[in-house]
Amino acid sequence: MTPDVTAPSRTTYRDVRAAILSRITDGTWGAGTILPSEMELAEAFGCARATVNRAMREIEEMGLVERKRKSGTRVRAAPVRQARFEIPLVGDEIAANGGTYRYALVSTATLPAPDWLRGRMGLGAGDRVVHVTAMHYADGAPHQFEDRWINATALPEVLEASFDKQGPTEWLIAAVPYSEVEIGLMAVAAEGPLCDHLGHAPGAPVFRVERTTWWQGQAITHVRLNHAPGYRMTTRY
Amino acid sequence: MTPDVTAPSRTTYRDVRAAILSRITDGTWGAGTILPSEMELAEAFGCARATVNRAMREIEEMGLVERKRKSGTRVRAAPVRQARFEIPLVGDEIAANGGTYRYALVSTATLPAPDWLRGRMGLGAGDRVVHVTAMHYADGAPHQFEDRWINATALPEVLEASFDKQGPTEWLIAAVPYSEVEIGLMAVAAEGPLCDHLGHAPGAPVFRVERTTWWQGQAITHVRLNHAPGYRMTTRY
DNA sequence: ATAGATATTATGTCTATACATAATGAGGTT
DNA sequence: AACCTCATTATGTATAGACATAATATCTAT
Repeated sequence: MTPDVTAPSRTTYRDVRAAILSRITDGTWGAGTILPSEMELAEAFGCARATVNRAMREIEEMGLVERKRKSGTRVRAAPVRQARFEIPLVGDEIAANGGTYRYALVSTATLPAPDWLRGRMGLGAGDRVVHVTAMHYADGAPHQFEDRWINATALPEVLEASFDKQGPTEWLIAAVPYSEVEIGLMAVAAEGPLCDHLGHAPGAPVFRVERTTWWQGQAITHVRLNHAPGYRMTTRY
Repeated sequence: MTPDVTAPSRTTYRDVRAAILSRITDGTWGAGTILPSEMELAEAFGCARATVNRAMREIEEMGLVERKRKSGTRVRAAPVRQARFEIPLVGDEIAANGGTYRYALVSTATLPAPDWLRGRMGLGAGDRVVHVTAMHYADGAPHQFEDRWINATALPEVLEASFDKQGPTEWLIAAVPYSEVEIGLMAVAAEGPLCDHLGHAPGAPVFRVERTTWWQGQAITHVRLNHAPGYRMTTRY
């Protein structure tokens, strides 16, 4: 009985966040404005200060406001916008877009680390590495050429590994716990095996993701993920 | 008096976060492991559940664990790693690296929106746009070639604006409140004015950031930020 | 055995209160 | 004016308790 007409649910931090956000995006609280204090907002919204706090903290995370003790919360003049890109496994990425994924090993070799790699990974003169190249296809078409180096001194198991069926990324995920990572994005000119495998003309622009991974201070692997022509990395917010 | 030797400060969510994190990164809690419940951890760490909750929420944010009601918190098998790149104003970026920034307007024009842009920005047949191109220099050397289109129908003030001294980005920040954004990263071949201004050979790989901005559902601006050879966007975590 | 109802569990969130801490500003002293 | 001290203020964080909600496990009737 007595069906509640008004749905008396409490104010959530999402409500507060949305309310504050819309006041910022519609210009009511323009750049430089100092927002009311958490206490005032809590009273205005009829909720606890902790609720307002969480809402404001998340808006700060987004880069829209700056918070400082005693001074309060001010709307940023220049949005230090941060773009967040998800970097999933190639296979997952392709499957998520409804494509069929295929993996093919191109080559493997064990050799002393070349100079440029020693610098990048901080390896010693005697360190040996495993070099793996492989292709990732989406719906039969070339999608990504993977060019990976794995530190065999830090990870001797890699010498036993075969990358016939399973890509080195998957193998590494299983072999090494979570680690520190450096990611670089760049445009380079196509050359060498890259052209053959991805169908780039020599010198054509290639979108490359470079990633170096450390575990407990030791470099584990360095990879260059070269993408087929037309690849874009996008995000929206 | 009585200098406290033990500094009996309470366990913070940072402590808890660090403790959990290190157990994950050192492999104690490997991929697939289900962590103890918040209650159990709270007891173990001698703190309130809310403290553990915040720590775990942040670790989830980082993409290391997955949380589900009733099931609990499990360490992710494949790290859906998300790379976060800060995208500051060019001037700020250059200044932050200790360089000297210089801006130079290249051209401005008002014209009907070309077809490709109408599609991208969702403009009508009659809509006019302002096209601005400009250069950004770091220590005298070309750094970025900006190629921007601004919706003059949605933002008629742009017709009066001069971009002699101030870049269009700065002008837009002042003119438009916070907005919805789509960012795309790609590698393209250098052509046209780009080569002249950035010193790229025709066909050379260019790292381009494309950004489209909406405000209240209306497309405001579309910009292509073309970078000088050798540019890398990097992040580490 | 199978389907549906019910209990259980872990996370999700809100509240009220308390104290910590950084930053600012006011007063007073030199 | 320059410098110190101290009060004030807004945010930062911890806590105990409560209820909400999603997902799973279990129990029951068919």
